[in-house]
Amino acid sequence: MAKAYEVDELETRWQRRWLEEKLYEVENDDPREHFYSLCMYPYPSGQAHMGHVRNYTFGDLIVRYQTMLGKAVLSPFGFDSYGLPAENAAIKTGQHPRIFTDRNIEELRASILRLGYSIDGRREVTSHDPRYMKWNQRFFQKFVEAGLAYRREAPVNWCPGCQTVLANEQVNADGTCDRSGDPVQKRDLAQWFFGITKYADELLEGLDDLDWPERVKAMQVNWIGRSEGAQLRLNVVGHEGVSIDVFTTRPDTLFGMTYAVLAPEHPLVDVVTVPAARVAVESLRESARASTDIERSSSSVSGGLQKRGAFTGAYVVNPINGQEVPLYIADYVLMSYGTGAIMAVPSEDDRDWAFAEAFSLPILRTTAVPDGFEDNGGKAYSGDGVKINSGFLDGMSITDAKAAAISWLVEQGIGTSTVNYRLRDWLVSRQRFWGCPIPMVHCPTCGIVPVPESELPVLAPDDVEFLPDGRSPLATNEAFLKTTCPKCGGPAERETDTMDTFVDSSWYFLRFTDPFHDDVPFSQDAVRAWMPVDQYIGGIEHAILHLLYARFYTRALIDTGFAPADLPREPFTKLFTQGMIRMDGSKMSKSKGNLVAPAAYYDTVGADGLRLFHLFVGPPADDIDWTDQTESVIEGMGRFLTRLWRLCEGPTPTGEGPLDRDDLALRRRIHQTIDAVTRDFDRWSYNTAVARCMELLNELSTYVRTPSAKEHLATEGCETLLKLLAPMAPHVTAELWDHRHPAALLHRQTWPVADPDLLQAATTTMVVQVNGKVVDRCEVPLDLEASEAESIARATPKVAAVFAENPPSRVVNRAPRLINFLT
RNA sequence: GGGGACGUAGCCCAAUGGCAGAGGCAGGGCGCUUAAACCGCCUUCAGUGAGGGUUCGACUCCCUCCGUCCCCA
Repeated sequence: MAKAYEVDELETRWQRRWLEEKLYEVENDDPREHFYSLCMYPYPSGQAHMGHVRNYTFGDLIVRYQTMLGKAVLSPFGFDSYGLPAENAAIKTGQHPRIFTDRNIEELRASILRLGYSIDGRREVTSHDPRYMKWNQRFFQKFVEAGLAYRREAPVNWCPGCQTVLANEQVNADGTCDRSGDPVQKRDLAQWFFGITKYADELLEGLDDLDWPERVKAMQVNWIGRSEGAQLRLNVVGHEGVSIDVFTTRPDTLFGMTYAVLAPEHPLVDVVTVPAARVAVESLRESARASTDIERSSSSVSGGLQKRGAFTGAYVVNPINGQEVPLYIADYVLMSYGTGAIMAVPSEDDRDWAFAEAFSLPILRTTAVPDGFEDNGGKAYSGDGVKINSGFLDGMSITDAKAAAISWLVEQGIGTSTVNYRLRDWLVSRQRFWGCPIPMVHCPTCGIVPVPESELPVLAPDDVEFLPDGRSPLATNEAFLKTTCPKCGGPAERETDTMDTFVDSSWYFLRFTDPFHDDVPFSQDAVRAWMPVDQYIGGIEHAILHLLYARFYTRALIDTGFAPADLPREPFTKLFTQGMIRMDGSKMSKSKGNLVAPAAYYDTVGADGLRLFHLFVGPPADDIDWTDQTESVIEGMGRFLTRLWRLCEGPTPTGEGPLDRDDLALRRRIHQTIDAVTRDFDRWSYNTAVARCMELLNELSTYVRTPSAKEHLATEGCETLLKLLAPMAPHVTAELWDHRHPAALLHRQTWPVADPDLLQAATTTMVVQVNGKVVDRCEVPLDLEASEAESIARATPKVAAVFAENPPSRVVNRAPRLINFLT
């Protein structure tokens, strides 16, 4: 069949119209109930890809649906426009990254609008906009003042390919760079950190009240990694006054400590190592330095554990029994976790056990193992059990023994009850050009001094050269580098590091509420009017970092006075993470080169067809596979839209008179569909919502062909269907509505409400079972009494036959749905 | 190694303790057509990964195993 309409023309025409009508521009003082819907702002990568389509399809549906429910909906959009791809492109082409970035923004904005995404374009925020950077920099300075940002020397992940420091999360599990794939090295550099760990407990507790996917919460809990235990001091034999602090989650196992271990980087290594051990210790330090944390903490023992530890020649005293035990260094102990030193209890820890075996160290169980544990090859045992070999702890449970051990340590003054976190402070320094400059000055006299507020934002110079060695041009640009100290006026140098791009995305949602002012980052009224975000939508890949950082930033901005003190401290009330699009088993992405361009569909099924596909293909949270069959499914969406067009534009039935039985059935169907689609929308079940609309379309199509079909009922059906589909396939429904009501935009209509009286038929089908097997069905009234239901069921021939002689032993009566007779 | 999610027709998926099938894709038949495409109508196709438990009743809740994917090591 020929196309019913010119898809591309129709869609672009409506997109212009919505812009002209300012349909989705919203004022902060709008009297309607407020709703803040937000899709994670994207990195501007040029043309939109299917991942964008999927994300914005859900986002746009919510914006239009909530608007039709009568709310003032804030739907802003922007670009996370700092980042490595632009800088890499600059190195390749010699062009300034801004040119590349601005072009990509234009492309992406245009292709997002082509999807029909409804946004308030006046509120656009881009990370590299000086108006935005200014506040990024001001916040940084305020964080320094408040002790939330600080600079220290730290061993950092260094990617030789990118010539920059990486955050832990940018290092893959195999120790390679997330971006370039190069093996990551360790280096000591002075770096800026944000004190996110100060909020560790609050960030953990805040998760409880959030309407977020459980798995995302679980990931954050995991990431924060709170563990309770004890910190205690181990005195080094022969070194008066020298002691080693260790953290343990198992103070109850202290009697089982048969050796202790320092991380190779531990500052006390040099102090305690005896001359004879020095060579072995140094060589281990070298090899530990060359490996990643992941390799080091991995339980796999490639290369042999003997090569991964060395005896220092020193001994420490086990405080609980006075025993002297050897002190080792080993690469499996990390300086970055706990205190960088452990009490080793091989009987209750797998890695300690393996190490003890490798070095022939004694092993003493302090927890009784279950029967047969050792016969089945069991080694270290970390399960529950009764304490043994543990002096005053003997006979206690692990929980009691932990408490008792801690009390003892506290009494003796050698230990404390402590909480340890896996979460580290956030390393924000990046040795990159294309990021927000850190607004500080290094003065030989005054130290580190903030750039005066009146001089913000500090902008990177434009006349820079990008060299293929990957180094940031900021560090070598004399004009940028040389400055005067704001405090003493003497010669000084600018900080040349830029901020991690996660900083940019940590507060953009606040700026969206009020990007109109330059004297404040956002007005207090504006954030009060819109925050927190009612619905946040994005990819699962941001489950940990972005969301954790944004939660931290919201708190930090409240606590530094930028945001009102009474603002809710959690920025995102509801979170939805949509599934990935996979092709041939791997994620569809630019780097994999398996992108499918949405533009290919604009002449055939259109943005509407593509959007319906994404809604219909399966539950929004699930990953989807782009396969050979996908094209057919998308074509099916086009067929659906064509049928909708034919229904609405086709001949109108002319039947008159009172509604007959079939009419009433259809009417009920219409209202059932309203009810079902509404409930589906509210539970993110868009695939079933589309199916419901297909069903209604099928029934209406049949109905209008029957000779007695009533005009007004057909109209009610069609117009209801158009409203229900308006958030899902906005263009074609807008056009069809416009043909019927030229003066009124479909998307300004109110969402239909189901008439409760019409939802249910007067009768229902009652299932009659014998021993759980269906034997009969009968049509019964909805308000059927239980006793009556049983008599009806007993009267059915099959039941009557079965129970002619022996009555049932039990009757399960769920009138009017079901009766189950048990023999 | 630890944590989590998922497993239903050839395929994508519905069924929120009560008749396993709503919808779509693919396949088949018929109609329309000079013919095909398009379109319309009809239709084939599973007993829910395996095993056990709870229940009058389990795709649904619990346990074990298998498989796939994700997060953390």
